[in-house]
Amino acid sequence: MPELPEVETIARELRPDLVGRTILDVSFDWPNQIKHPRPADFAAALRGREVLSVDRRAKWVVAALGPAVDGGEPAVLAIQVKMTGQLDVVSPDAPRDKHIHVVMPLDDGRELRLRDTRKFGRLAVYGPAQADEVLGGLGPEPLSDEFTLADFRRILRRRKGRLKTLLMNQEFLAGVGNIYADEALWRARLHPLRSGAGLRPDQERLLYGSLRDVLNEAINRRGSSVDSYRAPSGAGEMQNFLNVYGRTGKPCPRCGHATRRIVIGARSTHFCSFCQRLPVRDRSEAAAKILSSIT
DNA sequence: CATTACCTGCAA
DNA sequence: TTGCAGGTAATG
Repeated sequence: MPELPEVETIARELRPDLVGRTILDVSFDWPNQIKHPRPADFAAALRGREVLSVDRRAKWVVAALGPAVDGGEPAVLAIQVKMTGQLDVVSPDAPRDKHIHVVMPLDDGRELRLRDTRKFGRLAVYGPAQADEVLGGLGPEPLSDEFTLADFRRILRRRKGRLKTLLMNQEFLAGVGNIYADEALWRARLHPLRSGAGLRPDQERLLYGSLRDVLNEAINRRGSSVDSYRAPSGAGEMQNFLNVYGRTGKPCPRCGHATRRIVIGARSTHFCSFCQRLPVRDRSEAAAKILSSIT
């Protein structure tokens, strides 16, 4: 699932159900999903800790936890839902299916569940210093007040490489994935194969604004339920307002020309064949790429 | 840089 | 049966 708006929605909706609760225990049936500490030590790292806050960093749900019952330092529970993970707080009596892989009973009689068809989701419990280390390597949060146009220009000009690849690079910018990279580029009328370093100042400003606008709009609509993504409260609405993603062959809402799909960095990429034209000097480089991908 | 691995399900 | 899926990590 989940890019920034989807994970933000999950964190917001889990917050009232988790903050103030104590995690009594944890069970899991797919040890590969436990990233840290070792699966055998995972339950002990979590047991008896109170949830102090629930937030999002990049595409992680991050819960600050109080000290364990026997004292010691606080901890951080970090959950990455990746493609198909769904988090929910429910009664133990709620129906279960074979895709529920992690269950954490809480002190109010309910339980936090991770349902994850493809088992790509990951959970980790870190000490405070270790959490800073892991999450600190990620790029800036595009929606934070501290992330200014000047900051965006600075990081953009430092990088070579295609805009699409750059926007999805989590060390460049945190939280943007395949859907919102395509949508932001469409709004900014920029071809995904263009180099980030070659933009005019007005194009840089437009892309900065487009990114923040599309991410904010998607949060307001509680994310895009294109496939299996569900917030705790159910499907989002943003899938109904996407302009290019998943619309291959359909007319561009802005100009009516066909939406195209190409592959960049092994990810499908959607753009308008007319409003997102490449500047002439970039075309020969991109031509082979476009011709080699069907449609 | 590109490819493969991690997993399952679904639609063409 | 093949190809594809919102994400990363680990390989050539």
